[in-house]
Amino acid sequence: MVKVAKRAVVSTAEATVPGAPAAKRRLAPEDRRRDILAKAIEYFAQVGFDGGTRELARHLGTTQPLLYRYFPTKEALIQEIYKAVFLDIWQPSWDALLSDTTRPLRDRLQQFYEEYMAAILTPQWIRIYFFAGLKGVTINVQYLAIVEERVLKRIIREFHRELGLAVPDEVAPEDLETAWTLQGGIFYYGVRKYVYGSPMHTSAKTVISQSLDVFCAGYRAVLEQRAAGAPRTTAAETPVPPAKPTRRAAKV
Amino acid sequence: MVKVAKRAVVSTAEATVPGAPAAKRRLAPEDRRRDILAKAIEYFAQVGFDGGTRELARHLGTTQPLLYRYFPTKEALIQEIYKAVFLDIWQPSWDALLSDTTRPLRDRLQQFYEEYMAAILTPQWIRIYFFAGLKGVTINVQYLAIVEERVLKRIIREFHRELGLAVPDEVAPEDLETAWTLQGGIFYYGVRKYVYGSPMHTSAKTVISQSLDVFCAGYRAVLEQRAAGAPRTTAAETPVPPAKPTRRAAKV
DNA sequence: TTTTTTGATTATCGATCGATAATTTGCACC
DNA sequence: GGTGCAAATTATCGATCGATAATCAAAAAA
Repeated sequence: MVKVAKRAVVSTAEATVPGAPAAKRRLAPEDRRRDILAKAIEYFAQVGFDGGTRELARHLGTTQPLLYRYFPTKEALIQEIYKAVFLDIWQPSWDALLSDTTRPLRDRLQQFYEEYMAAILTPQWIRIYFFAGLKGVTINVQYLAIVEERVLKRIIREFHRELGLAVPDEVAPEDLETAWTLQGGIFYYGVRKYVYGSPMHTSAKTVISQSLDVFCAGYRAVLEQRAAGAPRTTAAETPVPPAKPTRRAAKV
Repeated sequence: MVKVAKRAVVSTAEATVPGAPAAKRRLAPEDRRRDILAKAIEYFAQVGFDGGTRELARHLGTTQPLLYRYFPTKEALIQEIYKAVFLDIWQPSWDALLSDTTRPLRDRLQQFYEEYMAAILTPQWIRIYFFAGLKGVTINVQYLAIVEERVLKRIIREFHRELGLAVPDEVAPEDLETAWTLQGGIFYYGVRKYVYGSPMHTSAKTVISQSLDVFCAGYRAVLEQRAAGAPRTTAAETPVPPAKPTRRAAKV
């Protein structure tokens, strides 16, 4: 084992510059902790939570036992990653945006999904999201519940409002799942890109636009048909007769 | 360490019954190999490919070195899992089903997605699919390419045919991505169920039906509008002016 | 400058990993 | 019943894991 430059000369000139933490040997506790957390997110997003603490320290440019001065265990560090990734995402302005009845719903959805996906569709977020989900962490299910409450149910209600239908107090299960297909369809774009590394055919913005075009026109047709035909098919398992040619199917 | 029942009496009566491999101490090589592969899929689907070979052997009811008599390395076993999971899924009948122009497209899609999702929407398949994807395996991208070629491009072409539009030789990138949102929307149902373990609101069949209702009506509207308005917006990044209120948006 | 504090290092522990060698044991065949 | 082959076992290797203790050294306090 050859030791290279045991004591490197550190330029003390810019040592006090807060903008460039560059290669400082000794950091303030809060800075070091923040640096570890940031690099840990990056590293574990790449290799998963089974990645080693030694290689993480190598990415940090420090040694492995230093991690345990700032986090009692590896699991504690991972828990902090969960909090940083999942809880610091939601922008309060999105609540107002989605409920802003002065703007057409189509515009609100376009802006919301562009901003939301700009925050979500990163390799760090998506991969951490799946690594955590596959590990069976409860915070993941909690996040889905938040999405349902703040996004999907709101979208369903706003659709009813804009079409002049009665706004339901409790969103019907099948409507909630339908909203999930919108969310999932857009989200799956990021999955293909950052989980599978598949080459994409258009930009995320285009996918959002196309997806909303299809969904807005399609869901409106479904709601209008429901209002015209069966007045209320609450919680029906099969609101449309499955398989076997129907009259509707002939129209596509 | 206490050894319990070092030599258990094996009922040799039904030893030759092929239907019940139950608790046999000594198996034929092909049977043992098949058993290892099946249990390995089940085990690694639960805990990921970082799961230990000793615990896998414990699930098999055997010892760990036995695995290396049938698979040279752990990685070789994983490669066989990939092949078993990804390559043995596609049913040849699906090719004919999707192209059967004697049936309405809506019916074809309903039947296809019901059968396809019955094969895909299992905890084993979906979780292996994501564990492999996050590991960066090439076979995963290959699978996506197969889905594009055999499912998505075919769906786009069949939509054009059924609407009386010119069937494109090369499917436009934005149409391909739109088809991905249908696929992803349905698939994400399984992701929520088997990756996140989230409680679902309706059955998969209902989600497929609702999703197809929305997509068929919505995509038809998009295609008809495209045919009426701009005659050909090939590969346009933004076929619809994004953001800012438009006349279309006012209708939802 | 000297002393104190504490951030960061080296060295190392026990446990567990994938993998191999040596040994035991079940089963077919004569 | 005895014999040979191979399935399955026990024992163990070197490497790596998360985590701890002891030591060093840089910056603050005196």
